[in-house]
Amino acid sequence: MTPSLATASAAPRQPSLAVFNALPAPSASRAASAGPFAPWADEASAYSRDQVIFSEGDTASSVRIITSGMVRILRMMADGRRQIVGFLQPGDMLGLAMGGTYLYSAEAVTPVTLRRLSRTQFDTLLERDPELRLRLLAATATELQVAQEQMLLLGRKTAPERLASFLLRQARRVTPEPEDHCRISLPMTRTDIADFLGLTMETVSRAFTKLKTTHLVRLLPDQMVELVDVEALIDLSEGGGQSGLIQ
Amino acid sequence: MTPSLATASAAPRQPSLAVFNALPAPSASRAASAGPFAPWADEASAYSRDQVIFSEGDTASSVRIITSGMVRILRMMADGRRQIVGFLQPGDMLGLAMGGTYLYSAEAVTPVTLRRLSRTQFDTLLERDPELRLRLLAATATELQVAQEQMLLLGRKTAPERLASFLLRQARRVTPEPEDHCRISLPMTRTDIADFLGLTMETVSRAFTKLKTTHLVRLLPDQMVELVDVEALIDLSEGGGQSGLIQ
DNA sequence: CGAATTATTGAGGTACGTCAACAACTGTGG
DNA sequence: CCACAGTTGTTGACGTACCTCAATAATTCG
Repeated sequence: MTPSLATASAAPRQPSLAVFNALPAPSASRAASAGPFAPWADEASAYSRDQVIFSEGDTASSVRIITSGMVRILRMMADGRRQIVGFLQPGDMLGLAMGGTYLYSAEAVTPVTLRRLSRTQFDTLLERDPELRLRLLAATATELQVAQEQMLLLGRKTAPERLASFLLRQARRVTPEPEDHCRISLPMTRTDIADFLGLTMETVSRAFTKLKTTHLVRLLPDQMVELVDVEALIDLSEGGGQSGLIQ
Repeated sequence: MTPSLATASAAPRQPSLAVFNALPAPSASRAASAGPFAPWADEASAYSRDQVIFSEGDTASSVRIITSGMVRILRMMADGRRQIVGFLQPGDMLGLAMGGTYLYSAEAVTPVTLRRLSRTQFDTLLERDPELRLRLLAATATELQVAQEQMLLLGRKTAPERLASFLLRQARRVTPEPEDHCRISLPMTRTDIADFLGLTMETVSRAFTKLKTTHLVRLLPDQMVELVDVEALIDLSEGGGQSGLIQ
């Protein structure tokens, strides 16, 4: 295999926005700070639900990897309008690739633990390990694809199409090709989903109702959702919603 | 200076979406295929207005650098809905960082010339030059920031806010801090702008009228636009549109 | 200069937003 | 285990920003 970026993009779909799986997660490595591949801090930082991890404008002093829980990264406008640009999960990296200050905020959606790496350590690592640069480049390039997909969603899709796309996206983070009746967990609130999809909470709720009444999904207890008909969801997410059934 | 990505993001703003300025452009280098830094093909490919450079689904066989003209890259839905994810200009790279096939199409907005580099040559280059990996990583990371900015625009901004953001973005590709009465050229059509901003042509036109009547811009012949009041445009683009003037 | 394309403007429709009431959770203490 | 308060989610009624369709005006280009 060549180092081609093709490798990266052909890899697992939708690794997650603004995130990088390229550095080895500490969970896998044995001796925490011994080998060259275990640079992460031993101690995990813990955050509770809705706690701010960092804010837009803070000086970016370290890179973080999520070891448990879910994080949202978001941009805000002065008047409070909020756009969530990604939901991050265990294994995802956070806080990389920005200037001296963060350009977005990160908050815990659920209780979160993460490990840190100082920016200087990270830079040293990058300097020493050209292979790492390649893996990060591949991961970032894949992120960019995901971001473009999200632009299509935000610019051109209807509310039900956005929700279907979102559910599939979440499902594919677990299984690349989700099956009928597969179940996914949505630990974020309707408001979070709305701010990710460029909608309001109410519209998200109505879109859920629509998917329920057309038997594409079922809402289960404990923030679980069952994708009843994956193919229909895919059709819907790609705009095949009403075609053939007009009149 | 360390190789930190901080360097990259602090650099010139808005280099352009899905694009990379990290490889040396052939225009600068002397001996076209002699030195290690002139890997681009000698002969330029030329495309006329609206000509397709490659399409979603084509096998990605080469990387390209634009030497003149403007390119749009876009994603389409089955029913024809179109989202432009970026406008590319001379110096921008194109066709990098995707799987075996392109995930978006590229078309000439104006007559375009570009030079190519086969994927295998590019891979070789990447393999040999770890420094290049770093520059590409930095460029891609910056692209990701721009993409997140665009998500905020598409998810949360009003039509006039989107247009103001777009005009500023284009201006900043020439001058990081544009001055009052600066002029920018908009070679793309209203439809292109609409498909970039997630609007319709008519709404873009009405937003232009609004900016004209409030004396934020002036439309000049030859697709030129004068940014009359940059600060007001910035305010508007950030959502400061109506505040303080209510009632 | 004239045909074709592109942009503007108007009138009316609609998907989504807003505001508000209510219902269903979630978690805690009795 | 249940009561209950606080939160989160759903549903309804209504408003509005943007879309659609259509006519006209301004460009562009042969």
